Amino acid sequence: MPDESKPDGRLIDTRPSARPLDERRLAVLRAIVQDYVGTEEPVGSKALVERHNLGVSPATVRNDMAALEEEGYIHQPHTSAGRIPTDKGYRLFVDRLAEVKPMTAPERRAIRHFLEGAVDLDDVVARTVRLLAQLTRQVAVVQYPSLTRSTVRHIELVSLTPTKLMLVLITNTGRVEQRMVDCPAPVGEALLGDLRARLNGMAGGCRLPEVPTVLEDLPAGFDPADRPAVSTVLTVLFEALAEQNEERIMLAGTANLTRFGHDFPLTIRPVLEALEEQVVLLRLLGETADSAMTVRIGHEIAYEGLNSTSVVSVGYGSGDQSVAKLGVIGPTRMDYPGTMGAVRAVARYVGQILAES
Amino acid sequence: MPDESKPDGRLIDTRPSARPLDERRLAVLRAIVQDYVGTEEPVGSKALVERHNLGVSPATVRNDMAALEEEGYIHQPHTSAGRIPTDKGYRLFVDRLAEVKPMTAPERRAIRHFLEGAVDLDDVVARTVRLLAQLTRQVAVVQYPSLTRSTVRHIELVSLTPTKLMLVLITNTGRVEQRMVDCPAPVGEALLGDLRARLNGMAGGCRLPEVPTVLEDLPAGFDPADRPAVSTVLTVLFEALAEQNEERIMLAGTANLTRFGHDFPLTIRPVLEALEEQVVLLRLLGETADSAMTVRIGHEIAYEGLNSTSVVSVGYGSGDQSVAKLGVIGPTRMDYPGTMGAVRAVARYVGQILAES
DNA sequence: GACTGGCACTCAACTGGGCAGAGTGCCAGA
DNA sequence: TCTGGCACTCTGCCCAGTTGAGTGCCAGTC
Repeated sequence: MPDESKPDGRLIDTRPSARPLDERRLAVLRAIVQDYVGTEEPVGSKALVERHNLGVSPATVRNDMAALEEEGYIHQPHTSAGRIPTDKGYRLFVDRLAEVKPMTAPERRAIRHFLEGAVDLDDVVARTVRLLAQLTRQVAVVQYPSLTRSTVRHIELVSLTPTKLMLVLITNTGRVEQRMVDCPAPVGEALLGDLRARLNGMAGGCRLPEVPTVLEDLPAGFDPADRPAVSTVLTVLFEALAEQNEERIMLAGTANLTRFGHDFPLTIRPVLEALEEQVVLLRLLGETADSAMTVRIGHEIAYEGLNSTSVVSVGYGSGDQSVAKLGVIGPTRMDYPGTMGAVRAVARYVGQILAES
Repeated sequence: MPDESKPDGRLIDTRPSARPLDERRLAVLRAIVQDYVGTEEPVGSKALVERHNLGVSPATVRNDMAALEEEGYIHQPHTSAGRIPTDKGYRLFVDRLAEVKPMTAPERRAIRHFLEGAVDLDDVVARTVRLLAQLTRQVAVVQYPSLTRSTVRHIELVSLTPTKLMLVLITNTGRVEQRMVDCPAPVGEALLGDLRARLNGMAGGCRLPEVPTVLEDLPAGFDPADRPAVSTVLTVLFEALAEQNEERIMLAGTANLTRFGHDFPLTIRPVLEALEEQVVLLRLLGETADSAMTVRIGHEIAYEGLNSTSVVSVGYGSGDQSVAKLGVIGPTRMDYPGTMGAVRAVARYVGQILAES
């Protein structure tokens, strides 16, 4: 019927979806995201026009909103409510509409100062994670500098009983791994000293993943009677190197989960459960690109319990190499520019601190 | 007026509060605690009589309740509501009305089996804390075996640079502490070996707190030129021994906080905050009596954020000595007998596992 | 063709009254 | 000392009516 009323009978497709997203629509989306993050409430056309000078009337904004909704960037909880960004909307916001908000100079000084007070590796990690939680007011996760990228600083062998040794591996990042070794035959002090010296001579300074290759032929250099013991020690050492699971992480800011939303126990429970699963968190951080900052939003996260959260993560490292990851977990409705700024800044300064020590 | 009606005119004080708590009143309190823990709702006189055969009518129970309320063991959220136990009521319940509920044989087997799968100390602690959280469905806390009660198994010195050493302390509980030592003068391999041998000879097997006394005179036995370096090493070693703060704890079951109550964010927030403060948790466990089980209820807990929770804790250890504490934190409205049973059982089996390894 | 003002419509959220039910305290009587 | 009965108090729930924010659509203007 409306079609008939057109004099020329031509069907004019005025559905907004038929047009590409133009500048103003993006501006509307940006404004929606900003307002929603601030107020936590669905944002309507009128309020939007009042708070941002978009230069158009609410009615126009409404048309734009209808278009954005059709494209799946925003959605309405119910008719006659304002709009809420979807995961897709946040994605567009992060990719094209937002800029990482740099920390102010005083903030940067404070970060640096706080991290410089650390006395050892544990303390660095502990301070980092607390700082990040405090800056972003969200849940922070920091992975301990991984063994993979580290180098061997020292390998120590300690005889506990004649057939029982303790193997201690010290890396350049200050991390210490210890393992018990049950030898098939008693190991004398002479052999122990010899083995210790050769291990350090050959593997000292090596990247951890290269160590097995470097030490492969070590048993051949020993008296045949001693070889079983040497092999056992090597086996344990290689195990320790390979054991990626041992990667530890530290958490802080779980109390910030209480700021999550209204529908409480339902949202928070799966998140708390996820946070207890080191495996989940490690995988989460593991998916982070090495150098660039990674933002995963809502359903982009593989783990179901975190589908109503977003994760901002980035690698950090001493020097130019990234040795581990850190990040924050918060509601999808988070301040992305600010969070990204804080994450980036903290990662940078931790890297510096590690490089110095 | 009622007084006048008595023929002899004697004033008979019939206020319930004037009488000591007799058997039935205690039974009523016990029933109230049990019902409230089960239902989470104020319990009334009628329901109480129906569910427990107290052998009296609701009206009688009401009188008893009035007495209990006057004594401060229970209270009413509002007129015309049932009663809720107070902290004082729970205290009486725990002290006089409840018995620790022992684990069943299959449960004990399962606990033992689960803990036996652990591969090292970290794993023992991790398994313990998870197990405890799962059994009690509350937040579990386990303190790492403390240095204080442990003995020295081995002290290792590693030369990193001529003036930089790494000191590694290994205890009989399998714990490893490392410290960097900056020496005032270069330390040769000969001195290092000598020092290492003497340290182990003199301190090996000692209780950690006794080590400073034992090693006090060590520098005197060395060449005067070497004494500064030896002293430095000792200083660092003693620091490491003294550093109680370094006591670590492990947490699990925070997701169980979601089962806390109705008035959510308000209750849970301070608890989450407290759980992040290792200091608070350590002090909490520190107040536990060494061997006996300790139950602290609501306001008995010094830390304000935990005033709506109860803490059940106990020491555990290898052999007969307690080396650390463990416990659970839950709402004051918890199943005390069951929780205490689980805590006791887990502590016992961890002790056994540690003694064996 | 793009924007705007106006209009009818929808729906969540709030309000107030009325009702049911659980629970109490008190009292007189067994 | 206990019990049954009674009047009373509250909370929780349901229901209907109202408000207000927000929408979609349309006709008109630049």
